[in-house]
Amino acid sequence: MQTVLVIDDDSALRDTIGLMLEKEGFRPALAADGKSGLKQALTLKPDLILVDLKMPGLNGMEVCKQVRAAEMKTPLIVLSAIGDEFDKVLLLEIGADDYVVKPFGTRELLARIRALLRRSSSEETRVVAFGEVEVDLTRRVVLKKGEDLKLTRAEYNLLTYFLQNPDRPLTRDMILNSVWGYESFPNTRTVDAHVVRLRQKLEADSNAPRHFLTVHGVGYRFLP
Amino acid sequence: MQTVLVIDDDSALRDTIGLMLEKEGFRPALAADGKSGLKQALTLKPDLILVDLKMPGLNGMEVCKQVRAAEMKTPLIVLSAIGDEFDKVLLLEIGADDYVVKPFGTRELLARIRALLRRSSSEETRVVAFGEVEVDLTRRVVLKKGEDLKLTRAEYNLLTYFLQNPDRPLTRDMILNSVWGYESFPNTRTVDAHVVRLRQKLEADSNAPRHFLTVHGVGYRFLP
DNA sequence: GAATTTGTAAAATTCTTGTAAACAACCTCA
DNA sequence: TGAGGTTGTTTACAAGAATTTTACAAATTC
Repeated sequence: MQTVLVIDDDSALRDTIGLMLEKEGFRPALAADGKSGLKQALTLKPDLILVDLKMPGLNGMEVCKQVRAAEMKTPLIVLSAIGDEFDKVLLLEIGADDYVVKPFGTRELLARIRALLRRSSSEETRVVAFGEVEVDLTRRVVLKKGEDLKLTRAEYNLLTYFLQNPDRPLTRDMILNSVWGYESFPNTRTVDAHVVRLRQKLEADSNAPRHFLTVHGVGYRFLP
Repeated sequence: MQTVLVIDDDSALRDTIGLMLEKEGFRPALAADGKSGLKQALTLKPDLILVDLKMPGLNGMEVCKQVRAAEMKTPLIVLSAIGDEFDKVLLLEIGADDYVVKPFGTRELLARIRALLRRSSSEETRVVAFGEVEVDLTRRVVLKKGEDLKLTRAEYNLLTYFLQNPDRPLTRDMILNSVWGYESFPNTRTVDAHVVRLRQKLEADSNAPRHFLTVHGVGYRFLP
């Protein structure tokens, strides 16, 4: 079942949408303001986000920006009132995928939601799996045996780098350059520390790794 | 981190794409016209090039042609406006890898970029074989009768040196200089020790080597 | 057959890696 | 702001692996 997060300060509208979603087979999650909405977006990792443009505190634009800043690619629809001043282009530029102008029919909204979900899931199935681990690159979620696993930013970045370069030896320097970038110059041993943690979190038996292998004298090799 | 060069005279679009790339973990490089773009393409050696078809001066087609004339295999995507007259076939013939028609969503562009990078990074598998041994230079894997063989760093380096210099006598000093480098000065007998191990691991009968031959008084010769 | 060179196992040494723990930087929430 | 938590980085050291050296037997050359 797909989760849709609704962030809107108008409680009546929020509930209406929530009910509609439920009836249509989605799992709705509701948030009354931008701040708590953002938090839920990051922790809950919904499949789609609906966010009102105009809200006290964190508005829709801000929420959208911050979601994208967290490298989440969750499809996001902005709800805007008819009188709202807003720049469609800017909206899309900061990472919103679509917008709907109030008042809208539930039918229309639903169609948009479905279309967006379809689009963003078919564009690229961005889920890769190895061993007992699944990685959803779009939602930035990592599951082990179906259970949500918390990876830190560095761990996740390292993981995706491994995923992009399977089955070939990667030197610590390659890894540092690609994952950490040229700006920071951490010790090459830093890589080891993170590999250890990836093993502890992702390998069935971290003492006998089957996916994150060391190539003695060279670096590491990821085997899906 | 991968560098993407964006060549477009429309500064707004250029910047939008640049920002998007940055957010998605690429290092963007921007050029406002074909001439400077071409220059950057040649000096910067980006991982991918996005070039607008219609530009004053050097247009996208010209840029593409010249990049290919320089024997660069950098993946290249052409951006074209919806009304632009252009011949898709010709475009691909002169070496473009893909094209996207404006207006396009950042998601779509991104998907194309990723797909293309993935496609072109799959490098030709460089495999050499001799006797019952196969060496995969990209994966750094050595197979004997199809079975994975574990070589240490020194052994592997020595092996690749032999592979690069088949059928000619190599003195121990040449080998030391090329494989060990000028920094370390091990005893020349070290070479012998490693040749022994290569024979043991790679020869069908290490007592009657057929590939790693000794040239008495000189050194060794590799015969594929 | 003497002198030299090579093969080879095993010892000695040096390097690399795994890992925990210390430390630093950075959020976040009151 | 500042206490407390989280994440990232460095360090230290043990364990293990690889490399180099050594010693002596075997082979080769003249």
